[in-house]
Amino acid sequence: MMISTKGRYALTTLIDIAQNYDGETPVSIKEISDRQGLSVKYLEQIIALMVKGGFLKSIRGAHGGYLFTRPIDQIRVGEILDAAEGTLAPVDCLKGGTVCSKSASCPTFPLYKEIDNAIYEVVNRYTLADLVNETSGESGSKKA
Amino acid sequence: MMISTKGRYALTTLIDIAQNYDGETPVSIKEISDRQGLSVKYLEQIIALMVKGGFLKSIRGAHGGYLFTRPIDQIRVGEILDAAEGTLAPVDCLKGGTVCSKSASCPTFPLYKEIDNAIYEVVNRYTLADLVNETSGESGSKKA
DNA sequence: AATAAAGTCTAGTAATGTGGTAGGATTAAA
DNA sequence: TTTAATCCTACCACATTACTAGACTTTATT
Repeated sequence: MMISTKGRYALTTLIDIAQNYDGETPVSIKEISDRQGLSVKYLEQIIALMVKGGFLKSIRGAHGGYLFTRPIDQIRVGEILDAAEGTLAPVDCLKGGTVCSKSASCPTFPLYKEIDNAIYEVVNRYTLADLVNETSGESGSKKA
Repeated sequence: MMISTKGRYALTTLIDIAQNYDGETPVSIKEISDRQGLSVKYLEQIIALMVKGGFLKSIRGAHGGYLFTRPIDQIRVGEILDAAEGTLAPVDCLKGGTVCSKSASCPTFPLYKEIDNAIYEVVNRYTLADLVNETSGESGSKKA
């Protein structure tokens, strides 16, 4: 499985926040937990990754919660998944930096590279806004 | 990691057999193990999956080994990886049969489906013959 | 000032999956 | 009958995943 609960919950969580967002009032973990049926404690960790990824900022203290740092049509799904999962690379030899030393003569390397490209082409074509609209019944925003 | 050693070794192994194949003499696990530096015992398990997948047939006993059941340009990489890994599906909800009950209203389902499609588009475009040619120095056979 | 509602940080842990190893049984050639 | 090979299945160490837990900090409200 390439996309673990971390990545899936991250998307679910950001979509949930977006759907319950007025631009001013922070959305709390408790709310998200109640609506999505996910544990508060695990959500804390997922959301921490989203803050670190630069999509959310936190308001601490009573009536605190999370706000988006930028419009949701400027957050690409690929960025979210990378922040949650580390990478979506289908094989280790594609993980940035430490490329396998034999990749130049590896008969399968071009294949893996193409799979990787294909995955990122999809996830970078979608924005968070596209996913939120999907729920609302629209379906015309799949194509770039 | 979506493609584990099982899938990677499966490809490596079939490529190795193809490169040392005369169409009649069975290629043994011992040979492959020596050339590729993989353990005989682990290779046994990988190759068993390839036999089950219908790409190889075995000749038992002394001087035994494995033969292809059909021309290597008729074996698609996607079939090999499916046989080795079970599935390349990026999320559980896409695994055949048991589709998640909420998929109809799931805002992320279309995204996952598209990722899945993109992956299979790539792996089904390549055949084993393409990968073997890749090694030999050719590079014109990437496109379908 | 006290309280309560929130986020922050770090440690621990059960379950699962990965990547093997091991041993013995079976088959067939020499 | 010996030997070279596949076949079958059990086992195991390690890493990762998917959480749980608890103590601490911050801030609004009273």
